[in-house]
Amino acid sequence: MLREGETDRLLRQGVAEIFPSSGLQELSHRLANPHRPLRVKLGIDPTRPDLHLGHAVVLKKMRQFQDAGHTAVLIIGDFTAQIGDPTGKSEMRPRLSKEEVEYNAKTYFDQARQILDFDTPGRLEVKFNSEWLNNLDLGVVINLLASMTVGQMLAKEDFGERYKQGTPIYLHEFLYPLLQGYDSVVIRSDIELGGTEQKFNILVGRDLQTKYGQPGQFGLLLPLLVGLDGEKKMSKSLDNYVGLTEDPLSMYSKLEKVPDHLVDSYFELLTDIDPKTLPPDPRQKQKRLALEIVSIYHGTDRALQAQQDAEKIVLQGSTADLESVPEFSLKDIKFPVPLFYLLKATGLCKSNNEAHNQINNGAVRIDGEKMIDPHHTWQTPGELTNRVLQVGKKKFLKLVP
RNA sequence: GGGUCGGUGCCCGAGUGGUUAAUGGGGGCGGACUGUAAAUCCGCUGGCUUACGCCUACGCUAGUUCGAAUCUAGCCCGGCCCA
Repeated sequence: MLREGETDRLLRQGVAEIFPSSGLQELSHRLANPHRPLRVKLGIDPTRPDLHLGHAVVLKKMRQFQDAGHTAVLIIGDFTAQIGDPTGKSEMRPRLSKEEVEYNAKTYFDQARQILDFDTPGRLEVKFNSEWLNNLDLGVVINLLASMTVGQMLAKEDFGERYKQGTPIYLHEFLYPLLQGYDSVVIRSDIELGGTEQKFNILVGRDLQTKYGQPGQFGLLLPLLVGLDGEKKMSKSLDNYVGLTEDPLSMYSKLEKVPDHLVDSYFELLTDIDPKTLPPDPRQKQKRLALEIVSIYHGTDRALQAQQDAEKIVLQGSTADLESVPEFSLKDIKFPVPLFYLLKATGLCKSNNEAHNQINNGAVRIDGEKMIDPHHTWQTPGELTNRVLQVGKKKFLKLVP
């Protein structure tokens, strides 16, 4: 049983929009006095195996609903992933194979476990939408298509833009919002969560439910987390993200430099810190943010360690005595090994050419000492063991046997 | 189905026979600087276990040429207009 303040927090904290606004009183009442737990839907597009902080925003909200005694219904869009959500895309998305989807879904769970409650009975339901979409009767498909007009579809910003610019829109892409909406019908969703870009799709679900004689779901939209570049939404393809499984040091180093204008929103969306307790100094704030978030995923001890190490690197330019540097085993490296090849083999550089360039640019260091010869060669692993290889200011590896 | 325009490196976009890994911009990466950053300046930005060498690249395939991203033919894909 929830108190008034708690439902308020559930529906407002870090929320961009909730609709329809007319039903809010009733929703609030149902949340606080459930004669049955509400079914809170979150669709997951298993197109990418790695989750990042952007996903955490929605998952965190979902967790709040779970903690309030409601049921999280996770829909793995294994069928819809094969169409590809056109939302936010200026072109068609690649279609995924079954194997890729399954693999992605599995890794998704492993990561979502850090945030969602997987253990309390009744708090989580997982569904794959291929279960009902795979053999959908053509009659149903036609009914779905008949529920919307081309004009309505083109009113959706993404489609409209593409149409205007003359980039191709394929007919099957129109099906995506309808199928996502149909998921809401099948699972009898009460509330659907999503980023603000999901508004259209969630509204379609609401409409469809009404057409199928169900009460229409509420939509609860969460702000898109802006990525580290400070402009675009956090996403893996833009490489402006912090992964949920990243090691503490790289997590910390990324977060301690989120652009000043984003720091407050990161606090609001990703932590439970009261903004009033934050230090006024912008640099201190960044550090606090980094520390907090790393603590959530790695625990306070490792977060503090990462902070210390990051200070050493930034202030002293030193990589000596670091604790939290990721390790790389030399056992698969063939000796003798020249520097440029070592960089590629460790993955610090993507190619030999990149390695050459980085060395020539003065970006490569070993134990803090600048290396200027790409062909500098080591004869045995022993010469490199326990030394720290560094490219630029962000990428480090400790070489171990 | 017909007409027409077009498909160049991460993106945009020059280049219409010959120093061609392909001008320029964006983005990215790195260096200097700084509150880490941002702004600014500078450098890099196809690949190769070893690089004044080799390989792969301008939708695909086959040709013409000493030589093609650039010419020809066929094919594939897209935009727009007409049906």
